[in-house]
Order: sequence, then structure tokens, then C-alpha cells
Amino acid sequence: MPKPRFRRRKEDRPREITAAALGAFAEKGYAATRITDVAKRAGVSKGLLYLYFKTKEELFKAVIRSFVSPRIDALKSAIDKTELTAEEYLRGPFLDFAKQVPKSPARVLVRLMIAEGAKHPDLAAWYQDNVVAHGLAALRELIERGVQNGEFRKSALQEFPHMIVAPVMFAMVWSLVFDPRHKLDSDRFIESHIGLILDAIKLPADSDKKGVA
Amino acid sequence: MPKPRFRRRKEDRPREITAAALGAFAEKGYAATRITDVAKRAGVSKGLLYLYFKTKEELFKAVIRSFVSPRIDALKSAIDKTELTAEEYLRGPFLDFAKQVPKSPARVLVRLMIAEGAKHPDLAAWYQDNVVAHGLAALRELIERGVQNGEFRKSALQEFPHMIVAPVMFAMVWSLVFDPRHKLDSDRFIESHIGLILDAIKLPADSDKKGVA
DNA sequence: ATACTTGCTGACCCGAGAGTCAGTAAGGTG
DNA sequence: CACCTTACTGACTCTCGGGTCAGCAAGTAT
Repeated sequence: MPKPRFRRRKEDRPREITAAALGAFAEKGYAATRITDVAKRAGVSKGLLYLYFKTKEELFKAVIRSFVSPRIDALKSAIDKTELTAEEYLRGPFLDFAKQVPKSPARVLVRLMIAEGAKHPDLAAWYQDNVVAHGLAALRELIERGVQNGEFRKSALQEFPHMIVAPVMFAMVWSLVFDPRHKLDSDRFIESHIGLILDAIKLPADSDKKGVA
Repeated sequence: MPKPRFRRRKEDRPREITAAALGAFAEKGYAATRITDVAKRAGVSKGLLYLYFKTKEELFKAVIRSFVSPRIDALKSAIDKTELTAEEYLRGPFLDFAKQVPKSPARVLVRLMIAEGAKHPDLAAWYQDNVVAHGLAALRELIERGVQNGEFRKSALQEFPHMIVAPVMFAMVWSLVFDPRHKLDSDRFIESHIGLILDAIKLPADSDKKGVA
């Protein structure tokens, strides 16, 4: 008996296809990616792809949606549950998370959003509501907690938790454009940047008033 | 006498064409822009366009090159010439400059670089050498001057002047993706961010050391 | 086994757009 | 003026890739 030409795996196909598409889009960008390439990567025929996704654009949206959500939700619940002080959390778990973002494969999604976002307003809106807003809300809450605790003074950071994210974004964009020709030590960059911001808003601890030098 | 079908203007054509192309690329992105659209915008035939630029890709590179350089050079020489202290300069002229970047038409060039940069390594290298490196060098020099003056303490900002640029980048990306649905008050964001960083590195003024050489 | 459903294939279709080139006319030169 | 150079035009070609669909075969029911 010859090996079967294919197997019927209705359940797995969408995942396989979006995963393949992520890889292809990452390498070439949306417009330059050929549907055929995606199909090949997924080990599937072009026709099947159109069975699961109506058009190339639908596929694109599905890719973004399926790969982004999980991470942010994890971040948010981690912040809600932690017992650490705001500063400890920012210098510890959050920093670890922030450092690995610019290195992760997910960074290419950011390129896709920047490049294509304006052309897909519904996708941008979804991204804003489901990713950006959640992430910023979690950060804002954490900072607010710090202010209530007396760890931090009042500052613009309460209004703009974006500042914590800006260096991560910067490092990501840098690596997307200049890697591997010009490296930025993103770990140290992000750590220093967040460190400086915290220095600026930190109140001296009550017990020993050593002052910040 | 019927009006002539066209005029011969060899000198002006390249400028006219790159300007038209910038507009088209800005609206649609590189891949989605049709050469014919560019030609129409420039009030010129498709054939002429190929007389001045060998391919669409050449045109793209020419666009980036011709619109970016001037600004950075202006910034650098302004920093070299100023009589202001580092902090005054950063909170004054530099801040004004930084605030208008995310609003200027030039921001679309950033989108183009992020979206297409990796596919054109020679262009990315040129951009790095002629734009990014110059800008960062100027900033680093300014900060170094502040440290020598006793305005600033030593800090990671000397190694990473990028930090000053990160909020500008962030505001730009935000506006590229989310405008006009979700506005970020980029002026106040950038001002607050740079303000916090300066707060973190500022040394208390030394009353007898007020002047600058 | 036979009949049936449906996940899957890949040759084909067709519109779109990058790049070409033979021809046209603006403007200069004598 | 006649003649030449060359900036400029736009119809054409040819490739490429998104999307279709008639048919095939893997699994299922009887």
C-alpha cells in the first residue's frame, strides 16, 4: 500500500496554516508573501488554504489575532497576583519579560502591525482594544499601587505608563531594521532606561533616609 | 497655438518624481504603490520615470535618501553652535524639534524604513551611517558636555543617548498605527518622558558654577 | 464490499502591474 | 528656415500571483 497522499485533519489545519503564515510574513512581509509559499510551508495545497481562509487578508488578520493575545493576558494576571512591591516587580519579572520581547519571534508581528496596520483599521482597532489597552492598564495599575504605597512620587508616569514600554519598542524597531549589521545591547538598554525612570520617581524609603545619589 | 503637450525640464524632474513618490509610498506603502500612480502624481509619463530611475526599488531608495539627510544635519550643527546648557537645550530647542517629528510628514519615512528596511540592507546601512549615527553622536556629545559641566551625574545616558529618542519613536509608531482612532498626546508624552530622564540624572545646581564656557 | 460525505488537490484562469521601445515633439544650433 | 538632439510619451508585452473549481481520495456508514 502506497503512503497516502494526505491525511484529513480538519482540527489541526488552521493552526498549522497560521503558523506557516507567520513564518512567511515574518520573512517577506505581507505583500511580498505568496500564498503558495504559505501552503508549501504548511505542507498543504493552495486550495485547502482557501477552504479555511477566504482571502489572503483574512489569513493575515487571523495570524495576528492568534499569536498576540496569550502573552498580554499572562502579563496582566501576573501583575494582579504578585506580592512584590511595584519597584521590585518592575525591576524583576517585568524587566525579564521586557528584555525577551525584542528577541522573540513575535517581534515581527510588530513590524507587520506598523507596516500594514493603517491599511486594516479593524485589525488596528482590535489590536488596540485587546492588546495595547490591556497591557497599559495593567502597568498603570501597578504604578498607581506604587504611588499609594509611598514607593513612588506622583508623576506623569501615572498618565503615561507608555514610558515603560517605549524603550522596549525602540529596541524592537532597532533590531528589526538594523540587525545584524548594528547591534544594540537591548538588555542593558532596557534595564538602564527603566532604571532611570524609576530613579526619577522613587521616594526615599522611610526607615533609612540615605537619599538617592 | 495649442498648448504644448509637455515641457522639457531635465533639472527638475528627479525632485518632482521623488516628491510624488514620497506621497504615494506614504499613502499606500511600497508594494501597494503603482508606478503609474507615481507618474500621474508627478504629471509625467511612466516611461519618463524609468528614464530617471532604473527600477521601482531604485526610486524607493532615492526617496528615502533625498528627504532624510537635511534634517539631521541641521540638528547636529544646531547642537554644535548653541550657547545653552545641555539641560536648557534639551528642554528647549531639542524638545521643540522632537515634538514636531511625530506630526511631520516625514514620519511615514519611518514606517517605510521599518517595513522595508530589512529587505534593502544597503539602504538600512546608509540610513544608519548617515542619519542615525549622526543624530546619536550629536546627542551623546551634548550629554557629555552636561556631565563635564557638572549639570548631570554620570549615567547610562552617556552610553545610550537612544533613551532621549525612544519616546519620540514610540509616539511616531503609535500615531502611524492608531491615529486617528486613538490619539496619544505626543507633545505632553515626549515632554514628560524627557523631563523624567533629566530629573533622574540632574545634579543640584552649584551656585558658583552657573556659566558655560 | 458499496455507497456516500467531505477534506483536500493542483491545473487553470485572468487581472494587474513592472518594465520596454518605437515614435513624437520641444527646444537648441547653424 | 531646416536640421539635429534628446526629453518625453503611452501602447504594448510578459510575468506573476490571487483566487477558482472539477475531480480525487480518505474516512464513515450501511
